[in-house]
Amino acid sequence: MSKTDRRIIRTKNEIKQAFFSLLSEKNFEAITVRDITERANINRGTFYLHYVDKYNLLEQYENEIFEKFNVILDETTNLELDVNQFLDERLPVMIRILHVFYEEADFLKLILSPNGDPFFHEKMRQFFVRYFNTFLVNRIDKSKWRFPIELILAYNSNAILGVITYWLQRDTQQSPEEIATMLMETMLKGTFEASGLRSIIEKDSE
Amino acid sequence: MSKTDRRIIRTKNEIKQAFFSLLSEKNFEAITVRDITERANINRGTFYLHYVDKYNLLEQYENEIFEKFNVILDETTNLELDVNQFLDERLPVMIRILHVFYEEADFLKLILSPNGDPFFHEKMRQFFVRYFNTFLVNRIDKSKWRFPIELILAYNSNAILGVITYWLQRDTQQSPEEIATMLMETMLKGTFEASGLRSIIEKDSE
DNA sequence: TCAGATAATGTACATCGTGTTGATTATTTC
DNA sequence: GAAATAATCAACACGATGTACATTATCTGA
Repeated sequence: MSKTDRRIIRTKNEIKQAFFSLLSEKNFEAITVRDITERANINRGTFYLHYVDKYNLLEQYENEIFEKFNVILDETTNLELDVNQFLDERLPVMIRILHVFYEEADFLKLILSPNGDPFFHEKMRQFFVRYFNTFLVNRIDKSKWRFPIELILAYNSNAILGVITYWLQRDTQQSPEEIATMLMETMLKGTFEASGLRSIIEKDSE
Repeated sequence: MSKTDRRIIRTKNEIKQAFFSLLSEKNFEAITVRDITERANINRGTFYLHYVDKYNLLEQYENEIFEKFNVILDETTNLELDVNQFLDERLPVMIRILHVFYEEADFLKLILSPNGDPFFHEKMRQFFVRYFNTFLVNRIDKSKWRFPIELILAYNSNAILGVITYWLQRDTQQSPEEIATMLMETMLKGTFEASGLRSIIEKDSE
């Protein structure tokens, strides 16, 4: 019904530009509302007409993006597929997830860096824990795992998010599909076999 | 020659106690010098006699601990051992590293959490990249890897640091040896084989 | 034990960012 | 073109910072 006032759209855009530009230069915590409004060429008071504080500003972008990830999990969680076909079943989901990272790379690159928000990083990691739970943990007998399942989840969720973060920092030199394949194979087969170096560790592995 | 004045030792101890206690309650960035000195029951001015600011305080603890890790790498880097015996060669090093985490758990638990210092986290991750480089990358022909080596390093360094961070958050319920074994095996063989679940993915893996 | 050294305190100050206010101006919508 | 409302401007109280200086308390070493 009511269209948003053009002035609001313009102001919010200026703020966004300024905020992102500052985030690429320094720590989120080191950025002040003053910094943002000066760079955006708006009055400081105007900022407070739209956001409670800088944390609220950050939160709005984060929620916006996090929604996209949750949609993917919700849509793919209850598919009853063959338990044995991990690659066939889960690779497409991973690819969809990586496409979101790719689309939102500008923001995610900044916010997942050390200059960004550690809590968003943690939230993202928890997302991958959920990802594993839906297709792995809930389907396999707990007693079958040799190591505590929490450690296995920590291992894999951090590995995945770490590769993605690195990929973003290097401005997505590979395609989402390449990254997804690398992730799934390394996860399933381990660093060496996935890289075709199995023979090197033969002596250790039997 | 000159012994440190007892007053200095006492004051620095009070500051340390207060600082750690605050870190377990809130974000490092949210902690003020006021907070610290009030909890430590010292004059605010006294703080500035010993530290430039709160960042300098943090830095001193970080460097102190980081030194311990570097010593391990320096001592174990140039050992010329059988390239094929990865487990036998590297497991003991990993165990030594994990013992440092274990000894310094109080601090590292806090500083590696989302409330802590993302830059220390990154520095720690780079340490594991170095760890891999010394015993893996430099010895194996680059062309043999199926995936970009940087991605493989990102994968493994984040996985390891992630497990350790989780382990610390849960107050080191396992021994350093158990964690080291879990890490090395998962790394070499992948999540499934390391956990004795190889059969589950047979259909995918050949 | 005592004198000299120095660490810690207390007080004050200028600076900066925050978040809020009320009055005024500029722009948009219908 | 009138009413609505977004943006501006100036001012304010508050709290944290980092520094300075005079004073007090404590430690060290002979």
